[in-house]
Amino acid sequence: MELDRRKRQVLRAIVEDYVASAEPIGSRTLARTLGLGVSSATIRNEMADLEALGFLDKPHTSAGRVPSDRGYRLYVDELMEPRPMEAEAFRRMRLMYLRRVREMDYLVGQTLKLLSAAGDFLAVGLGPGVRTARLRRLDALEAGEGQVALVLVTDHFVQHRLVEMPDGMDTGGLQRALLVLSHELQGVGLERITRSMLESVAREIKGRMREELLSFLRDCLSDSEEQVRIVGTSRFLAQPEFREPGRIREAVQLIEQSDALQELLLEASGQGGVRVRIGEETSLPETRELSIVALGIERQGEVVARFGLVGPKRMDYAKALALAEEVLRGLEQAIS
Amino acid sequence: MELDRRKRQVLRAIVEDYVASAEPIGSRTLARTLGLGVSSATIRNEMADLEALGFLDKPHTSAGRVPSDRGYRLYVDELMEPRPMEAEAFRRMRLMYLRRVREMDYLVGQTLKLLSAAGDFLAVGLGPGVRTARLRRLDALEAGEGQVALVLVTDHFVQHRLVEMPDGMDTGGLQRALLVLSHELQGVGLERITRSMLESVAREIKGRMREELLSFLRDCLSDSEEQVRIVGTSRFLAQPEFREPGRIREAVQLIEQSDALQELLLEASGQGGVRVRIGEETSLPETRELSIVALGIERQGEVVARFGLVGPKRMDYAKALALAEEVLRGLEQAIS
DNA sequence: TTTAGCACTCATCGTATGAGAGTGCTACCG
DNA sequence: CGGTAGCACTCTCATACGATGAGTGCTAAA
Repeated sequence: MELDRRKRQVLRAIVEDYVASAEPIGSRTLARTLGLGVSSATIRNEMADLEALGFLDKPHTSAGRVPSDRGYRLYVDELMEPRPMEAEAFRRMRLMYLRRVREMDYLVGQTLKLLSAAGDFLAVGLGPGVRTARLRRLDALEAGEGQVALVLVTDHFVQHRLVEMPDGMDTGGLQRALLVLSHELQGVGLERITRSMLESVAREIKGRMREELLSFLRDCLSDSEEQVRIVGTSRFLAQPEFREPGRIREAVQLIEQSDALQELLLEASGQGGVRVRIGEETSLPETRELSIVALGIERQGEVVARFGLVGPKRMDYAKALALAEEVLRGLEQAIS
Repeated sequence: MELDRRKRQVLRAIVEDYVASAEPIGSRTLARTLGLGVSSATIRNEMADLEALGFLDKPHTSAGRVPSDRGYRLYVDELMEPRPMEAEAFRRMRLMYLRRVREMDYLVGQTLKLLSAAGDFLAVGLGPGVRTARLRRLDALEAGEGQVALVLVTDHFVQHRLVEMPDGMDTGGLQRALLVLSHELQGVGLERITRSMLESVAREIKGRMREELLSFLRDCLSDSEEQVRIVGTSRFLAQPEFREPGRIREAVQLIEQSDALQELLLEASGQGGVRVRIGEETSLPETRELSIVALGIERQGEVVARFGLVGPKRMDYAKALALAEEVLRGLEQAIS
C-alpha cells in the first residue's frame, strides 16, 4: 500500500498542477514538466496505478487525471510542503492580535477581513454567541431627548439598543432595576439565564418600556446573533469551478442560506485546533465539491470562536493551513 | 403623441404579460388574451406603432415584443394600477414601526428583512452613518476582570468596544476624560468632530489605552459603518434574466463590490420620498438592465436612511411601490 | 380601419462530422 | 522486468447544416 517515491512525486505534481490550472493533467505534459527522464507511457502506467489505488479520478476516458478526495488527503497529510504566510499579511495579523480589544465580534470581523484578503477563499467565522458568554453588566445609559441606550456587556461581547422612553417615565427606575439584575446575575452564563428571571425584574417596569426591554434581552439571549459571518464571496465565486450557471447558483444558495455553512464550520472546527475536511469528508451533500480548512479558538477548554477557509477541493491547502495556524496562535494568545 | 385607449391597453398588457412570463409577447397570443375581438394583424399594427414611438423593443426580428425603458416608464407613471401590500406583510411592518426602538441600524436591518421576504427583490439599505448623527454620550462602562466597554451613543446609533485595561490603570481617569469630552461635544454632529479634538482629550490618558480609545473613536467617526446592506441575493439571482452565466457573474460582482449599488441607491433615493429608476435612467452602466424603487427617509430635512428594491427591469413595480410607500410612511412616523 | 394571406427572418434544436487530447494495450528493447 | 514506442480507441468540443416554428411586415381586399 505504501507508495514508492516516484508515485508520490507523480501524485504531488498532479495535485499541484491541477491546483494551479484547474485543468485535468495528461501524461504527456506531466512527463515533460516532471523532468524525470521517463516517457509519457511510463507516467501513464503510474497514473493507472494511482487511479486503481483511489488517489486519482478521470472526468472521462480521454481527459487526463484529477486528484480524488483520497489523493488530496494524502497530499495534505504527507506530500505537501508547508509554506509560511506571506510576510505582509503576517505583519498585519500580528499587529492586530497585539491590541487590547477583547470583543470577540470585533476580532472575528477583523480576522475575517485579513483571511479573505489573503487568498481566493470564502472566509467564514463564528463568534462565541451566548453559549460561552458570562454576563458582566446590564445598564441603561441616558442619552438625552427622552432616549436611552440599553447595554448588555459580557466577557466577550456587547449588545445595545437605543430606545425612546415613554412620556413621563424616568430612567431612574429602569436603571435601578437593571442594576439589581446586573448584580444578581453577574458572572452567570447567558445560557443559564431564563426568561422568568428577566420577567421578574421587568415586572417593576411598566408599559411599553417593559416590552422593549424584554425584547432586547430576549434577542441578546437567543442565538440569533450567533450567525456565521461570511466574507470574500466574489473572489470565491470567481474560481473556474463556478463557471457553469448551475454550479454558481448552488454556491450562491449555499452562501445565502448560511445554515449549511454554519453546520460545516461547526463540524469541521470541532473541539479546537486546525483541521482539514476535503470533499466528501465534509459529510454535507451541499459541500461535497468543496473543502474547508477550519479552526476553533479555545479558551479555558471552551471553543469561543471558529473560522473556516472554504474553497473548491482544488484550493491552496498550504496557504490556507499557514493562515489558519497563525490565526489560532495569535488569537489564543491574545485572549488568554 | 397621446396614445389612444387601445394602444395603452396593448402596452399595459404587454408589460404585465412580460413581467409575469419573462418571454417576449407575440401578436397572436396577445390578441387572444386581450379579448378585444380584433385579430392579431390589428394588434401587430398597434405594436408596430408603439415600437415606432419607442415604447417597445424587439429582441430580434421574429421574437415578439418587449417593453422598452420608455414603455416601462409610461406603465409606471400612467398605466399601472396601484396595488396595496399583502395583508400579512403589512401587519408585520406596522407592528415593527409601532415599537419604540430608535436605533437606525436595527430598524434598517429589520426593514430589509421584511422587504426581501416580500418579493424577489434585492433589498438594499443604508443607515444614517456619521453624516447626520449627533453625539449624545461617550462613556466607559466597567465590566469586571480588568475589562471596560467603551460606548458611544448618538441620536440614532450606538457603537461599542470591549477593551482590556492595562495593568494598574483605573477606569476613573478614563471615565472623567470621556465625561468631559461628552459634555463638550454633546449634540455636535459627528462629522464636525475632528481628530485634534479627540486627541486633546486623549492626551490625559496614557499608554496602550490611548491608542485603543483613539482607534475606537476614529472608527466611529469614519464612514466605515455607512456601508450599504444587502439582503435577498439568492431570490434576486434566481430570476430568469440571470440564467446565462455571464449575467449572473455580472450580478454577483455588482452585489459583492457594493460601491455601485451604494451609488445607485444614493442617486435614486435623492432627497427623500419614493422614486423609480428604470434601466438606463439609473445612469450607471452596470445597472443598465436593472430597475430600482428607492426611498429616502427624512427627519428634520435630513435623509437619515435609504432603501432600495432592485430587480430586473421586468420587476413587479406595483408591489415594490406599495412596499416602498409603506416603509416611508411607517418609518418616518416612527422616528418623528 | 380591419383583416386574411403570404413571404421572409431569425433563434433553436438535433444531427453529423472532424479535430484534438488522452488513454490503454501490446509488442518490443535493454 | 521495468521502460518505451506505437497505435487503435474513446470522448469532448466546436462547427456546420437543415428542419422547425414562432413571429413579423406588407399587400390587397373587405
